Amino acid sequence: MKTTRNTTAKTAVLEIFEKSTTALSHTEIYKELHDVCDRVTIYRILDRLINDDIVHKISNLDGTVKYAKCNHSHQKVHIHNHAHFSCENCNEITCLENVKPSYIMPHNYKVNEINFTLSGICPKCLNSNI
Amino acid sequence: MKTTRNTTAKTAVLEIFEKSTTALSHTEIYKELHDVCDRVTIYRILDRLINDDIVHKISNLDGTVKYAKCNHSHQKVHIHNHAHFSCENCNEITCLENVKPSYIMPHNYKVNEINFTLSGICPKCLNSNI
DNA sequence: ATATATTTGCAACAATATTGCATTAATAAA
DNA sequence: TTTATTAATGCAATATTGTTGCAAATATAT
Ligand SMILES: [Mn+2]
Ligand SMILES: [Mn+2]
Ligand SMILES: [Zn+2]
Ligand SMILES: [Zn+2]
Repeated sequence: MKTTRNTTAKTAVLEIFEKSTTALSHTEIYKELHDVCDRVTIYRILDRLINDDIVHKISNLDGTVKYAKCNHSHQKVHIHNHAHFSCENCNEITCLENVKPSYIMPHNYKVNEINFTLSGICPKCLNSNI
Repeated sequence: MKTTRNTTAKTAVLEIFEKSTTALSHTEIYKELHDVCDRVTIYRILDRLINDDIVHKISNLDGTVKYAKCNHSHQKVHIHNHAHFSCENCNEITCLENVKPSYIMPHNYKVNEINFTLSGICPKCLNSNI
């Protein structure tokens, strides 16, 4: 099997996720790491982290794609069934690990993954708007 | 106020949505309309239709963005609270107008819109795989 | 220290989306 | 119907995001 290695760039990416309370885009990550490694390297690191179930990908209504570190510990079956919140004001995306939608599907669909993103105004922006 | 006009291109785009049972990407729409108008025009028409609550945008985890005509009639408050299904096999995206997730949000979030996309295998692909 | 396979940088490419500006065309007013 | 107004369009240029091939660098096991 193909083993995954711990490199300087990968460690740096993980540290950035650790520090951040919100999901990050490739561009945002690269801004912090343009001295450490190439653009392409970050794409490849993110791919690996997703493959290893360490990071998950979130796509926003406006088409932007962000990444966040998984906070839930690794269960046997790793599913990202929690919601994300996307603030229309500050554009930050936050994992809502405790918000899990319930729903009833029609027959004959095989669901592998769900992507549940709510958008609106986040608490931070609501407060500063008083 | 800025009024919106009915043009040949806009009518053509709407007709394509009318015919289609699935959501369509900009590229798919342009393939049918490359004799009618420019690429850019289609982007602008889609923007207007979204603004007028006639079309809604669906962005997929793989980065693809699709559009679908709203089938629910215009209520006072127009919310796209239905789910979408994205087939991993044929890549078609279908509106599931009857699937509406229920969920409990933490306080202090103002939710304006939701994006609930499930991915997996659609009925058509499940059947042809027997 | 050496071997091996993963990871990286770089450059090139591809796909998707946006912008400015002159021209065209839809709609309202005369 | 003709004219005036302004939204909509075409086109070319530019921006943004993501992918690929390949040689060189580096992490890990032996
Ligand atoms: Mn997760
Ligand atoms: Mn709708
Ligand atoms: Zn905010
Ligand atoms: Zn399918």
